[in-house]
Amino acid sequence: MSRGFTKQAEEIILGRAERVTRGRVQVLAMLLEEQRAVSHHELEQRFKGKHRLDRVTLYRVLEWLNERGYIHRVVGDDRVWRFRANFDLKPHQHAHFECTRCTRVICLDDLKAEYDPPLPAGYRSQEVELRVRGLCPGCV
Amino acid sequence: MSRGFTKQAEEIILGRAERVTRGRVQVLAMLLEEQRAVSHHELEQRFKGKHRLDRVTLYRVLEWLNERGYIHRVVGDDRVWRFRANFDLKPHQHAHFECTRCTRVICLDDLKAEYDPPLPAGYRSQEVELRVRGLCPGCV
DNA sequence: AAAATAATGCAACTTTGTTGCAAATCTACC
DNA sequence: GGTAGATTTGCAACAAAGTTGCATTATTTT
Repeated sequence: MSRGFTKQAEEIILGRAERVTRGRVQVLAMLLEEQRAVSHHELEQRFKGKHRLDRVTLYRVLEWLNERGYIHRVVGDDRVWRFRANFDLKPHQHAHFECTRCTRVICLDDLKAEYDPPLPAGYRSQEVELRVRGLCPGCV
Repeated sequence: MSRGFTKQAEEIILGRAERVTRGRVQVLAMLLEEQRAVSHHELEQRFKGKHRLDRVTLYRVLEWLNERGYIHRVVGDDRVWRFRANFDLKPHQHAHFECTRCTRVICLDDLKAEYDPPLPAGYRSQEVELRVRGLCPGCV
């Protein structure tokens, strides 16, 4: 992981005067570096060697980052949460693509705000997500 | 559960000359009766008393019904599958509403075919789902 | 009605995520 | 820079949802 992302992550957290810890910085840096939604399991792998981080702590770091809007999470058809850095801090309105073969999830940011659906009476919308499932370029 | 749905379920399965079993008929009948997406857990409850059905069998029945397109499934933010009868047999293009308070899921059928998103090059769409999260009338 | 085929029930297991609590770490303050 | 106080971490144990293997039972075919 490049030093640049680590520094950026550190600054992001410091910017809100919140507690900076190795775990938070490294996880956020990893997610900033990746441009896609990454699962807990994948992140866990990277904390195996030198920079060990407990899996429970990893869950808690991800939860913490999510609550504060630094990242967001999507659940895929394999019932696994995937996390991705928020590059802008606008409210959630996402489009995701999920590959039905390799289960990879990518975020289609450009589709974000295009849908404003009419709901039945009495329902209140808080968040809209468009999920497109299909084959990614590597799996077609 | 009314006899009408049982009969309808039976006919649907027989119509494709597939094996008719008590579990399949009853589960499909339940889902035909409900107009919403129901979790495995909820269905399991109803098989507690007289008409007992093993939870593993229930999983397998749901899988079977799903594979054949009699029902479809959605995963909610609680990472739980919910199942719903398919009233038409067109390919999947759904809109779902998920209540962030009571986790209930309803299907917004009328929004079905309204979205045909442009994907990045190389991606192939198989299925589109629009998920709206918010509060249902009972939770507003 | 019997044989062949498929579904069911049970026990054990896996995966993903949570909770409680003592020990370690971080920040603010002197 | 060192210390007090509050947070975070690691560990162990737990929980929920779903899966697998296999012997038994039910459905369909002949």
